Amino acid sequence: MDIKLEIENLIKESLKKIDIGFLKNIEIVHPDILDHGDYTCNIAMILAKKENKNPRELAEQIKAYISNHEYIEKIEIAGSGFINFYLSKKFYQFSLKEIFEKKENWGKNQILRGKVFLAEHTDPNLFKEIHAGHLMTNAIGESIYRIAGFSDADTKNITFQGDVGLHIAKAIWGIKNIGEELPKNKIPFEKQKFLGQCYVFGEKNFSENEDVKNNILKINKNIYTREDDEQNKIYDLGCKWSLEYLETIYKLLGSKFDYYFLESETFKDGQRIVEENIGKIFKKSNGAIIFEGSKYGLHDRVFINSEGLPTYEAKDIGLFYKKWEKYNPDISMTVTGSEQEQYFEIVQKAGGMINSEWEEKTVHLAHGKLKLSSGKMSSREGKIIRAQEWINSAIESIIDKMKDREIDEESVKEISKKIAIAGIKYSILKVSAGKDIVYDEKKALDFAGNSGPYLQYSYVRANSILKKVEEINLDISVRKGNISGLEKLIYRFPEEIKKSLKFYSSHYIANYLYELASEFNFFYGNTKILDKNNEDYFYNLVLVKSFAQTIKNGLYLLGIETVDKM
RNA sequence: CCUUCCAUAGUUCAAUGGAUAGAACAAGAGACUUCUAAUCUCUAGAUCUAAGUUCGAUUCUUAGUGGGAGGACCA
Repeated sequence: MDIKLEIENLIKESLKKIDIGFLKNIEIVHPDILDHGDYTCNIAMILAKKENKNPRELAEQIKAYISNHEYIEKIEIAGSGFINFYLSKKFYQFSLKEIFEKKENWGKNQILRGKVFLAEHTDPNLFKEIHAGHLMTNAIGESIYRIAGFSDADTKNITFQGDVGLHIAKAIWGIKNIGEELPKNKIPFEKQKFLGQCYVFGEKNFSENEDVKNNILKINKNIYTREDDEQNKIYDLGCKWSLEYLETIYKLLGSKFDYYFLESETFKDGQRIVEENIGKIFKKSNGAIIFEGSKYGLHDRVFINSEGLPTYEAKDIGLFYKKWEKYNPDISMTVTGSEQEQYFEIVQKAGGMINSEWEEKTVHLAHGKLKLSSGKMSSREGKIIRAQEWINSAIESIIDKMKDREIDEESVKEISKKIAIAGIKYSILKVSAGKDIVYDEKKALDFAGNSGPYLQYSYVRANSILKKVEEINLDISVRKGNISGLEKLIYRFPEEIKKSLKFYSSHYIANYLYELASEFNFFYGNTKILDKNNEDYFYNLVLVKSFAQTIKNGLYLLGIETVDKM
């Protein structure tokens, strides 16, 4: 049952009865303040001028013709002509039962039923350490992926890994010339770290030394042609190490990919397609093949360089091709940093001229930069924040906080990982998509305040109550006491999911969960829930259970796990 | 120079064109014989500037100011 739709229909019927103009869109929203009712409608103010009437009078008239509904307790006219709807106790009783019964399905919708939804994110480069930006695209991409799944789409979680290109050549040159033995260490991170150092070494020399530069360009060519056996050995080993390491990171972050696209797999198709369209879409210029974005208000970009090698642009064209060949998506989402926004526009434009679907069905989500406000990792200008350091620092900090708990050491380790990831992901996702994130470790990991751990803690509190109860009887009557803010918020969960999907921004869910948790903690502080003499004893248990379920489902959509104790 | 994004309490963020612009942190005051006080309650504090659109603007348009990003062989 969709109460919003019911209200909309009541208003439409009323309008018909008074015989005023029918409106396509009747806006029904939640007022900012809970005291102003559960839903409000501004239609009287919109119609007033056209009908040449006073908005408040018109509102009264509309109200008079709205028929009774068992889920609406009263209707009031307020302000300059708002029609406010107050839901009945029966409605809240009904909504709690619904949540209780739907369990892990609570909040789902069918908006994307029958659609193939491709979520591409994280996109690491092999031979390089992954940094804060990758964590951001992961947090955002994984969350939207899960929301699309909740909306009944046929979802595919994918990532595009850079295994060919200049960055690899720099790293290989680095491995050969850094003057260090290959690490014998078995820990994936240590091996990856070594590769990362070699890359940095190569990158530095590339820009400083002309001979090295030429050498690296040659290595780059060999990567594509695989002519040099010795180089191939180093290359293959490095790829293996990188992929091993990335897998450990994905696991820690809670991402499972359906498919890993590799640049080595897309560049040939990309190059072929670009070359086939020379003269039509692309154009030769100074030995390179370019797309003249400047004709469309964008700027020109090189797709195949004068060495005859594909740039990232051509690889992305190849990726379009591969994605459609493999999945034929209805929506293909890609998450990257905002510095690639204009770049992506050009690739999308060029791609759209090859196959219009590539442009029309692609959604590009950009996220801002990560900035650190303070703490151990406080940012020096230009310093890259390594993902591993970021995560480790968070885990250590949580372990330190938990050291006085009566929880065994192994569990603390496991729990701390989940709390640390929650803190990091939540601080990324609570901000509306596309903006820079200022990360304050102390605030992000605080068990109080607007943080991921606070939500996890609220869940723990709710669960510790439920654990003390043997069975919860769902056969509840309407609440005898006053309806709490918790009930007034909890039924709105599905709306927040839809909003997050519509605007591709998980922050609606994040902020909603925070508000809900605050209402729960208020309720918790003012109610003796386990008091059997309470006239609403069973009702409250169902409410707590519903709350716990909502938090669990909501955190899942943010890519965050719940914990049993903390 | 061109393109593009952003501007809200001391700080970090909210607010499909709506009512008294909401939170968190920091500051001040208070609440534990209690289901985890790791919580809760109360107090003080903000829309960059100027025009325009309208019943009504933080939100839309234009101009300005300040900041970020991008602009051919990197990604």
